[in-house]
Parts: sequence; C-alpha cells; structure tokens
Amino acid sequence: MEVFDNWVAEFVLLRQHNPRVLPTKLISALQLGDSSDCLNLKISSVLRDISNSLIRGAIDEGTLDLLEVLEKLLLQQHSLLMESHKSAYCWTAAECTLRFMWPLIASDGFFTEALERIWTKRIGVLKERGSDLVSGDLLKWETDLKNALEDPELYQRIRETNIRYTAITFLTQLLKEQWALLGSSSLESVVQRRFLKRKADNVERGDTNAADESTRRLESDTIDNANEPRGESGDGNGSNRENDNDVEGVGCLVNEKHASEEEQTVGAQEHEHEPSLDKGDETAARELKDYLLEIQGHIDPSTRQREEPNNAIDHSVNVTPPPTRLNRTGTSGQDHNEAPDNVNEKGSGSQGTWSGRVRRRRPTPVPLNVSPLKKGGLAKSHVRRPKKFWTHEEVEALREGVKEYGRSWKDIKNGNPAVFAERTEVDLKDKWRNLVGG
DNA sequence: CTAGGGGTATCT
DNA sequence: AGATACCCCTAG
Repeated sequence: MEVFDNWVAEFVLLRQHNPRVLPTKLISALQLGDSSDCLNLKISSVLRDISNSLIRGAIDEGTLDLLEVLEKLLLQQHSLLMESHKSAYCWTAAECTLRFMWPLIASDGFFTEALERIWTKRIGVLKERGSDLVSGDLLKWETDLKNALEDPELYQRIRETNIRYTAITFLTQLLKEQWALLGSSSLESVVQRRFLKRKADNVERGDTNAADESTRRLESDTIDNANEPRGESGDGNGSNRENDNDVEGVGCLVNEKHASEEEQTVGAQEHEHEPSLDKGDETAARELKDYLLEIQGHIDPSTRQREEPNNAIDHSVNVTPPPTRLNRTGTSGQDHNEAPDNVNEKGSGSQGTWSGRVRRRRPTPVPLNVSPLKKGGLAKSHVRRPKKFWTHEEVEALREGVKEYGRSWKDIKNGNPAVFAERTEVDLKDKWRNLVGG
C-alpha cells in the first residue's frame, strides 16, 4: 500500500515543525525510491528543512546546501529553476559571507576564509557543472566581495548593509512557489483521481448532473481550500504558535474522508455502483486516522486531545523576520502531483546532456486570445466575463506549466491550449498569484 | 507581455 | 469587516 507509506511520510513531514527530526533524514530512513511521487516527497522534505531553518532564524551555509539539493531534485524533475530560487541562493550566499565581516578590516582571517569556502569552492563547483544557480547577481556579489578584500572602503560599505531581510524574503518566496507547485498530497490525489474517474463513468452513462455538481464541490472545496496555501497572517507573532495545529496531518485525513463520503453520496445516487470500493475507502480512511493519531501520540503525547481539527490542511510556517511588511509566510502545501501524463514529453529532446539545464522548447505558435468578450472591440461594453471557477485540471496544468516555463503565462497557455481555452494569460497570472498566496 | 493595483461578488 | 477568488485596467 504505497499510498499509505507515502501518506505516513507526508504526515510526519508536513506536520513537522520540530527541528529535532530532520526531514531529509526521515526521507532517507524511509528508503523511498525514485518515482515521481518520491521525488515530490524529497522536494517537500527539503522545503520543510528550509522552512525550519527560517523558523529558527538560522540562515547559514546549511541553507545553501539545501538550496543546492533542491536544485538537483528539481532538475531530476526537469523543472525550470525559478527566479526566486536563484535570488534566494544568491542573497543567502552573500548573507553567509557578510556575517564574517564583523571585523573592521578585511585583514582578519574569517572573511577571507569565508570567501574561499563559499565563493571559491562551493560556487566554483556550481560553475563547473553549469548550474543555473550561478546568476548575474551572484557573479556581481562575487566580484564585489572579492574586491572588498583590497578595498577597505568597499568593505565598509558592504559590511554595513543589511541583506538578511532580502535573503529571507527570497527564501520565503521560493517556499511559497514551490509549495504551490507541489499541489495535492498523495492521498488527496488518489481521491481526486477516483473522483474524476467516477465522474467520467457518470458522463458515459449520461448521468452528468450529480457528478458535475459534486465534482465542482470537490474541486473547489477539497482542492482549492485544502491545498491552497492560506496566507496565514504573518503580522508579527507567527513564530509562537508552535504547538497549535499539531493535528494538521489528521486534518488532511479528515479531508480525505470527507471526499470519500462525498464519493459515497454519488455512489448511492447511482444505485450502488461499486459499493465495495466506497466502503473500503471509508474503512481505510478511518483506520488511517486511528493509526495517525497513534503515531502522533508517540511523537507528542500532549496533542492527543484534538480530535476535530479544522479541515483545512494548513501547515503554515510563519516566518517572522525583521519588523516589516510583506512577511506573510503562509508556507503550506502538500506533496505529490499525480504525475500527470499530459506533460508534453518532458525533456525529451535534450535528455542525457547533463551540461546545463534542460530548457524546454517553446510551444508552437498557437492562436491567441480566446477571451470571450474583449474582441467585440469597439463599443467596449463594460460587460464582465462571467466568473468561472478554476477546475482541478486547469490548476494542475498551470502547475505543470509553471514548472516548465516559469512565469511565462503566454507560453504556458500556448503549451496547453486545450485546457486553457477559456483563460487568458492574465487569468493564469492571477490564478498563480492566488496559489502562491501573494 | 507581464506585474501590480483595483473592482466586485461571495462567504464568514 | 476581512478574506477570497476571479476579473479588469494600465504602466512599463
């Protein structure tokens, strides 16, 4: 029951705010394979590690390690490296160096050692393998810092700047985006798949109404509510909430149960269609919940009571860096996409060559702008397009699109014209903004 | 084209 | 009232 294994891993991982258990260690202990599901698990473990270091306020060379590991994992997944990733790496590297600039003059050993260790060695390795983490900004920092060795005035200037906040901001942004890319948890994916299958079955039988309605509900409830990071108020005291929502993992379960119940209703409506499966789902869900409560009891006996957690899966991590504004870090998310198959043969053309990132070819030109109104052109009636909720399929396609093309909404749309037939590029952009909780 | 600010409907 | 999700407008 690999779903179960994955889910246990997810549970421990995603609920884990406890720095004593390093997610990456957990992952290796579980001996996960290399499937795409496992890849996603590994990615989320790294994300969790990064979150933890942010929570602890520990931005150090360990963070650089994590960012490098994350890059490799994303590479395996043939995902495009996000700008936030590059920026986070760049500013974290700089921050790691700046902390050794506490002597008034560069002549002390610490700074030169840090330069050597971080910029010559570590980043040297990145350059050798042609990593995309080596950005223009990174190179600029490198020359500035190295020049600072000889130039006391430059040294002073850099020494007095505070870039910690910048680093934190980019790290935070990276986390948001990556969590948003991960999408649903494995268990939810299973439920969703089931549900979509059921819907398909219903359509075949011409029985669309019930299925459509509940699918819509499932899509907008389970998916949009459960998976979308709730941008969780970072207005200051995010960090002392440690112990609440410890049961969020179970919340996920409850959610799953919800969904299967909903499935059951549909099942009932159609005269016991595969009743045994529905029954099995529910039993499995209940067993899973019990089991998880038990695990949780082992991990932290103090959290046993809460049996009725809120449904929203939200393992938000509130990072509360320096005083300032946009620090809402609603890091949230779940693992696993269901390895969608419609991803235009990832990296096919360029596989093998490890030199450099597999950059996807641009989509073939495709007629644009399917926006309903708008082209009525003149008259420019102030009629709004009717509001249309995003379907699961669209959201998944968007995630895949962002992985492939980054924030090139046009490319994403053209890369999947069928799914996005009724969306404009701006719609994609707006939806992504929602997903990352910005 | 994209990013970002704003508007509106809906829910709590 | 605040939060959301979607849609629209516009500067660069």
